[in-house]
Amino acid sequence: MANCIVFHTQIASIMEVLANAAVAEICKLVDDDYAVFRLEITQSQKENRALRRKLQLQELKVSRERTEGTMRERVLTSRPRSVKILDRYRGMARGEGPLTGGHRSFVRPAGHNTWRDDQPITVEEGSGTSTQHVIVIESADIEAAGPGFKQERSEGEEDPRHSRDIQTVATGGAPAAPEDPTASPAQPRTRRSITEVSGMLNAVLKSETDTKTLTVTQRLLPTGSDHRSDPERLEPLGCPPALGSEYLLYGNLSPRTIQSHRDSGDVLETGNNPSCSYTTEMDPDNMALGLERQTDLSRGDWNRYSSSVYSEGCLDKKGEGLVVGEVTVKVEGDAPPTWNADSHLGDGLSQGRDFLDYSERLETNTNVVTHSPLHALRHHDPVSTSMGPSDSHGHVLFDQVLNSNNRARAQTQGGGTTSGYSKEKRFLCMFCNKGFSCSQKVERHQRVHTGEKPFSCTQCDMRFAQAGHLKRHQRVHTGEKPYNCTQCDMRFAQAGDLKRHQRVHTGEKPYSCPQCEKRFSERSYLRIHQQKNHSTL
DNA sequence: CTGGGGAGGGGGCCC
DNA sequence: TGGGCCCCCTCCCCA
Repeated sequence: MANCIVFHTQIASIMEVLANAAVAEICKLVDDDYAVFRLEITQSQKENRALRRKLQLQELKVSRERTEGTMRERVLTSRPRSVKILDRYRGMARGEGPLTGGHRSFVRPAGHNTWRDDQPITVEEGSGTSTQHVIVIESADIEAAGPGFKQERSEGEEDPRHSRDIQTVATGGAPAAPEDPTASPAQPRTRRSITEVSGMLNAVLKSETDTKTLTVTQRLLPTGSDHRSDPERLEPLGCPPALGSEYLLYGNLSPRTIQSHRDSGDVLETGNNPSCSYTTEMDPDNMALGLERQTDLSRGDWNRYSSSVYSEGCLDKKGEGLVVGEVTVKVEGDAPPTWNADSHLGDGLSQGRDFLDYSERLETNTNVVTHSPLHALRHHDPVSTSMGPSDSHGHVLFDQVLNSNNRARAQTQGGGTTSGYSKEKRFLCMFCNKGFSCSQKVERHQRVHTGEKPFSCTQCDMRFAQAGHLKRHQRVHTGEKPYNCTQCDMRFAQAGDLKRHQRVHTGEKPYSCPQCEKRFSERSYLRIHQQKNHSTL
């Protein structure tokens, strides 16, 4: 018995020794591999840094060469230094409109003659040439960008800060160097712009940021996955294309109250381009204002990028703004590159235009510029949306404009208020950051920004963003009026019409004027009444 | 001012 | 979860 115990003890000791030896061996192997791995990583990082420096040097060299060449041709006034971030607003490339498949180009926005050479930056891919608008952000002289400044220029006024010149921002404050847009393909152009931003701001952009930025800007170029750019793969009329993940999926976001404007249709609805087999309607002018077609970033690539941005960023719970440490470009005294001065597309502002204009103003005033329009929006809860005194000027301005038409409706519908977000809305519009409960909803919503109208009426030229709207519209042709009044013979094609009509019978006037207590059966009457008699709204 | 026509945006429900 | 559909609310326009 004693021998047995001794034997077991010895066995246990041997096992322990063996186990310890094994552990030590494993640790040694791990340490060795780890050291090797670290060494490889270090070497790779060194190589990356060297390549990055080399790239920057080459780009600066090219930039200087162009500067020398073009400086002679230009009279340089006190033009402010400009910073262009070409990939700030990626394309809303859903509706290619006149854009033929497979082509992507960078051009100055139509009508913006201040883009020095009046020549589009064209990147021809394939057999054709198409246009693609570039939205850029310019940094004005600090002295020109006073606090809370607001640029409202008259039509036709030529503000150099709004010129679409691509200018090199020399680190030493040298005059901006115009760049020949025609001489530079889109990708290096964009990349250089970012690099220049980095150069000017020095430490604002870390090297990692540059890398990330370069990666993103490269995605501006079309990819093979862009099925919408391929006419061969276009969906038939009336059938929406399979949509990619053109929205942001972000969990646990506080509700957004940012609404988009109505009436995009009038502006976005352009002349029908018979060459466009896809039924998207895009207004080229409008595209220039905010619906540029830097396609790929509007798709999964962009979403991935944005997701990464979000993952790296920090959402201020107070809604003060999204802090994206490594990707945020801080531009002091940035002039608002609004397009108001030289673009008038009618009475109504398009959604994209509104968004662009005021989001950029917002960025200007908050001195935060990032590469995503999402960052241009202040992330704030619905309560803070009501333009509280703590809001920054830009914040207020942006809210005033972006929500002006929709705030009331959003509140009544619960679309932009707390009550409307009882359900988790993880799917974010990548243009306005509004949250939706499912991807279909956000895809449908994003057509507001893109102008995409995939549903085409076979009997007229009308196009619609929603299938239900097309179906409803077709009653115009069929004469179907399924909603009939029970108190008279009136019939209506829309349920809302019947409901509105029934107030004739009921005498209901739910809308009362707060000034004179006069009551109206429709809200629009009240609004007109207030406009005429009380000078409100 | 009233009433109707038609469209845009979005929520909810069902499969 | 995606897709489709229906419905609601709202708006603009016009007679």
